[in-house]
Amino acid sequence: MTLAEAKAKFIADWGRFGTNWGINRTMAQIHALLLISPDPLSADEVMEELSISRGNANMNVRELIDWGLVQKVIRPGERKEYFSAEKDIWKVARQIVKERKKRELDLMIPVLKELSEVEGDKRDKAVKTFTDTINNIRKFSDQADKTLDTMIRADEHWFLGSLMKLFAGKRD
Amino acid sequence: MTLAEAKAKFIADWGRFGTNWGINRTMAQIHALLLISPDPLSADEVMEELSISRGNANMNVRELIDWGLVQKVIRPGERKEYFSAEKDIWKVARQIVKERKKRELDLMIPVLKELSEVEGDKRDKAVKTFTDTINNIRKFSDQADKTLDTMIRADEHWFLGSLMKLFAGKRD
DNA sequence: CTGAACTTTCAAAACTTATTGAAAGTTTTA
DNA sequence: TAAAACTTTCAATAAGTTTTGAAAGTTCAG
Repeated sequence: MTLAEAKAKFIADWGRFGTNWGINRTMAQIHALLLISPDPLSADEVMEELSISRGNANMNVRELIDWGLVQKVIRPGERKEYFSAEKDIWKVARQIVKERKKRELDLMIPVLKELSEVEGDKRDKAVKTFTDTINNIRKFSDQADKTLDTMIRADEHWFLGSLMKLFAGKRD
Repeated sequence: MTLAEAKAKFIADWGRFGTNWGINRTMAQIHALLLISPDPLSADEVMEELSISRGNANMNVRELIDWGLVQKVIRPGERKEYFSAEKDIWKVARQIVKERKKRELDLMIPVLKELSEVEGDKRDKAVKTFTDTINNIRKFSDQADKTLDTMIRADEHWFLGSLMKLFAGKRD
């Protein structure tokens, strides 16, 4: 496979993969393109490489910046803005976990608390099943909250090293 | 909040939450409904509670069964099929991880291997950046693959207990 | 200032995905 | 075996999401 073919395949696959995770195809493709670019790219270069419109490029680059995955690069003496992606995948993964936690889990936890305070007689089977389920989800969420916070703070070597050592003795 | 209000809110929120994760709203709502039902529900009850069509109910219940989150329950002496959801959230989470891994990571790993075999001169900056990025992703994916396999096999108590103990000394 | 170079916005159009409901299929009962 | 009870399918349609591109906005050199 030539570099050009490999690039095209990586961009297409990363884009398809992204859609499974609620990220839009173009956003994932721009991310892929920037991941494999040795140098920062301008909006025009992104448009050209992916055959997308200016508005689309702008919107999705902005969203990648919001997610903390891409940065603007200003080159001295140039008007144009350039964009470059964080290349260390461990940092990328941590950043994604951090943002999703903020946008999802952190919003869900107070909702679960509210739901757990439903009124009604615990001897009523419907009430009991409801509160048991919500409390089960709450316990899980609180645990996930703590675990993810720790992961977000961890550095790669420590995290993978410890986890692997931990798991090593537990295989069946 | 009354039970009826709480149920409605939980179903709506779980549904909204699901769409963030590439699960369709109806599927997540049916899952929510079954999670909080003390007894298995029939297709008609699901249709009625969520105001959805028969086809929609059937399709999404089937998908929940495919994901291993819901089971058919046959009651002696009754024609109708009933459906009930696994209520233990740790099992639900493990099942989801297992299925997503199968549908996503397991498909991605061979693609990354193929991409890492791109031809070209390593002294070419474009080639080097490409292969470095792909190899970085491969290393991460291989690690994730192993970690997830172990998690899938782990039982709740062991996993959370060990992980928490591990993390306990590492807070800042 | 002014105008060129560039970025951002947003309404309309294209595309994608989910839902309906009636018809077809299957199983059970009598 | 026939009809009732139930489940599944799928083409049409509705709903939701993404993309376009032209217009508006911003910045900066001269």
